[in-house]
Amino acid sequence: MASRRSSTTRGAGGRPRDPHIDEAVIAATLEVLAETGYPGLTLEEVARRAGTSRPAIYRRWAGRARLALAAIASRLDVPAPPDTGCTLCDLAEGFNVFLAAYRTIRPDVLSSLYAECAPDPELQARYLETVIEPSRRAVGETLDRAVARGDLRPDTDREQLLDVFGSLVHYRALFGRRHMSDTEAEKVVETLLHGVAVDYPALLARSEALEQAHPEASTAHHAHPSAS
Amino acid sequence: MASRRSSTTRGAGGRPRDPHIDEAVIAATLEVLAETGYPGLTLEEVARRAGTSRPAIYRRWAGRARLALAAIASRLDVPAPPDTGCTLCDLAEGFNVFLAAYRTIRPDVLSSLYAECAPDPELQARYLETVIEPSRRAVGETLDRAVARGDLRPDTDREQLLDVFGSLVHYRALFGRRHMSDTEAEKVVETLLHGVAVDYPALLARSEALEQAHPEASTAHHAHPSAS
Amino acid sequence: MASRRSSTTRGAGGRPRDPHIDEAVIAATLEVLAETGYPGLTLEEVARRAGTSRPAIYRRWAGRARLALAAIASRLDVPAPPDTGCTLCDLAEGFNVFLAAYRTIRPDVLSSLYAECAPDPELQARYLETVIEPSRRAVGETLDRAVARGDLRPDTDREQLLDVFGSLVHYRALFGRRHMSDTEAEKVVETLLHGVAVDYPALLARSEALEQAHPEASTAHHAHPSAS
Amino acid sequence: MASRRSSTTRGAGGRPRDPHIDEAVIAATLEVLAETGYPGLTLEEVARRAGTSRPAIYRRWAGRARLALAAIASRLDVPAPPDTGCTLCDLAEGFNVFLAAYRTIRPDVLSSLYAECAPDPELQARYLETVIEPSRRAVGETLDRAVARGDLRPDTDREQLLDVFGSLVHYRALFGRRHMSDTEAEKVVETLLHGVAVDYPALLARSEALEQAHPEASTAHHAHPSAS
DNA sequence: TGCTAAGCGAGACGGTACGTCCCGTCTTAAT
DNA sequence: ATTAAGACGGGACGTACCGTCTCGCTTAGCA
Repeated sequence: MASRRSSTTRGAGGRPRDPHIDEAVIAATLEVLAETGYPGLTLEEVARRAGTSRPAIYRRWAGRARLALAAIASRLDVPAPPDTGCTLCDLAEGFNVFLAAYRTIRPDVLSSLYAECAPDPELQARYLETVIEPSRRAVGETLDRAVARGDLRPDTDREQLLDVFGSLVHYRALFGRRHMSDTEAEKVVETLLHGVAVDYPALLARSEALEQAHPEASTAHHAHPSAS
Repeated sequence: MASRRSSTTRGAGGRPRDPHIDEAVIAATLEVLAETGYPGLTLEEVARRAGTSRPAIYRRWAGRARLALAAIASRLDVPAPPDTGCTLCDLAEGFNVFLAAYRTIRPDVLSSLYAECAPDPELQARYLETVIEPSRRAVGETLDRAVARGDLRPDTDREQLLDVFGSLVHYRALFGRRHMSDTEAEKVVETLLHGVAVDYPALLARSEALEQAHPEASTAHHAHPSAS
Repeated sequence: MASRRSSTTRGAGGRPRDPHIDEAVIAATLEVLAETGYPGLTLEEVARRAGTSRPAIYRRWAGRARLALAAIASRLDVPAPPDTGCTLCDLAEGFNVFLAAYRTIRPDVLSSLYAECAPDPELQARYLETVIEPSRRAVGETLDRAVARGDLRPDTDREQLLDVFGSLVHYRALFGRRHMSDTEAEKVVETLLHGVAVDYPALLARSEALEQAHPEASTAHHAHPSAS
Repeated sequence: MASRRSSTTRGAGGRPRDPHIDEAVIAATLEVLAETGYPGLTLEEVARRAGTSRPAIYRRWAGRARLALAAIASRLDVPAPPDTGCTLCDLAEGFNVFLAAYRTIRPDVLSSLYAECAPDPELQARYLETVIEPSRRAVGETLDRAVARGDLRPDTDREQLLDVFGSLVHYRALFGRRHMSDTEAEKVVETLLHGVAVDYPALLARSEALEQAHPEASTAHHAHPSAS
């Protein structure tokens, strides 16, 4: 993640930055994040460990969140899209792609960090681009290939599926309920590919019949009457 | 949410607590949360608005997170499980059940709050019980009914499906990518019920064939289910 | 010099101050003043040496100047008015009374401190009361006694004389031109008592004659014409 | 006040200095001094107002104090020695000579500035030469003329008297106790010329008698002059 | 009914970290 | 060669808030 100056101005006049400080600060940041998590990430402490001062950090990153993002970005590498020809395997592997970030960085750090990024649109975008988009792009390619190969239906909602991948991994990493194992990944993939309905067309027909009987019920925020 | 003393000590001798303070603090907390989000939730500010002092708050709730949880709990009401007999509609409605919390409380507040709760198991449990479990229970009932009705396959993984519900809603509310509309909810439900594969058995067969040919090439630690 | 709280409120509720901190801060202040002078008096450094924090100092004294004044006041003791019956000796000794402050505290410290106090009337008053007034009062008594004794003329301008004492000591201590020795003190006293005119009445008469000739010259800010 | 380079180096090769900056900086300095006093004299602010940069100032003056001295010197003009033939009037006017500096420049500025100059001998000398010496020289001439004229005793201590003038003006300007009016100046002059003793020889005699009776009782280190 | 002690309310404390101002210096580009 | 100007690294500032301690008062339960 680029520092403030080099991303806004081309290397104009003025004393150049000491690159050792950049490195030391990023390293100190990762260290503190690993030890004490995001709430313990104090610019004071980072400066102390990096052997520099708070203003030097502010000159590079406009606040705690951006510093953390920069540090994290420096450790996450762009994932390769799974591509074995086996759609089932590739999709299961897709979960691992999303999981990579949570294995590299403590999930609670990502969670806290995102919480701090959320209110600021620009920050939020930066977070997504750093932590989530690379995985989406990789697995997105995998999906495209599967569709092209004729394994998935052509009208498959790409983004929706990616959301399911991303959200599930995030959710489980976060709420720590169960960590996403390969076995579970495959079970989810099975569900997504196969569906859970015994007889989907019948369910669809029933739904449409109901809808015609009570057309007003199709509006948003509706509540279905308890009677059938 | 009960205050600390009334849940630990029986009302022994001494000056009784002023119940107006409890109310005023909860109200002030919700006010501040609504205005400035969780990072802006300062005990100082809450005390100021509630017309009381910080120690009075500490005496009731052991910290910011517990206070916020108490305040939030006082506003969330237990959702009723959707039950119209139409599985498709019920499940789509299930998303609204999960969404309710995010509509009542700012999503970024929930996110930040959880981030603060995560490190402490007891706090995390309290968060889950307050914010997530009620929805899971409600939609869980709906799922059970659908299985009992024969609409869903008997081996449907209940928790997995609830995770998809919960995580998707959380993810979208949080990352604000697209807000979860009823239409989208129905599309997701369709995917879950119907699956996205063109020919699932063929995919499964291919996967197994590949695995037997190159057992080492498959991802580590996974085992394909043998049943269709 | 009293700390802020104890001088404004009577010991109301709240946690009482740690008196060790008061002492440690005053001691550290004097230490720093002695080592590095007033410009080197950093609250940061004082806090460091006193083993406390900056806010703890601010809670006691509203800024660097007040802290320095308090520290200085704690070291200056009220001088006794010289009283030997020998007017000449007493007055010469009066210079030592004024000098005491400059011997206890580095003159440059006093000078810098006053420079910082000057713009704020309240601070200025506090400085005067702390550093200068005690000497004025003491030597004032000596003067009064000399007048009562009939040694000085009854219409002697008490404040004017004290100003000469105070200003000369201040001036010499400050500008370090010559340090005020006892010998010099006596020479000044001689001047003040005896005057430097060869024939004062004659000078006075001449002045009055001139004034009558050019009455407009007596106005303030006048410039005497070069012609006699 | 000459800038650094032109006084040390002869105009060697290289880019010539922009003389507008010199002027602009001096003007900005006086402006800031007038508005916010010496503590508010920030090189940052001066550079801002002068439309230049801090290094440009440092290149010309080695620090805040020298800059301020240069700016002040550019505004103070050399006073003419009072010379009307009327010793009383001339001496009273002498106070105005000393006062001129304090009327041109805010007294608190002079005080603060001197405080900053004091520790550095070279700087101190420069301050004295700029602010004080011109007045001393002027009034010194006046004194010499009065002695020559036979109005003052030949053994009058020239420097001592000048100190009284300078210190009193400084003291009153600074401590703002009473501003030095012409009337007061005349009263002081009267004191200096005439003395305040009722019978000086008697006082002197008494002092010497006491000293012979109790030589140890006299203050340490002083020696009474033997001459009258 | 009066006494005692438990517990409450509020204020203030000691301290951490914040974000900013300014200093004095270094570096590049221009003259 | 030296200037002008921008930016750097860093010291210190004054403040917000945290979590805790202390006080005086209120109240319930016991004598």
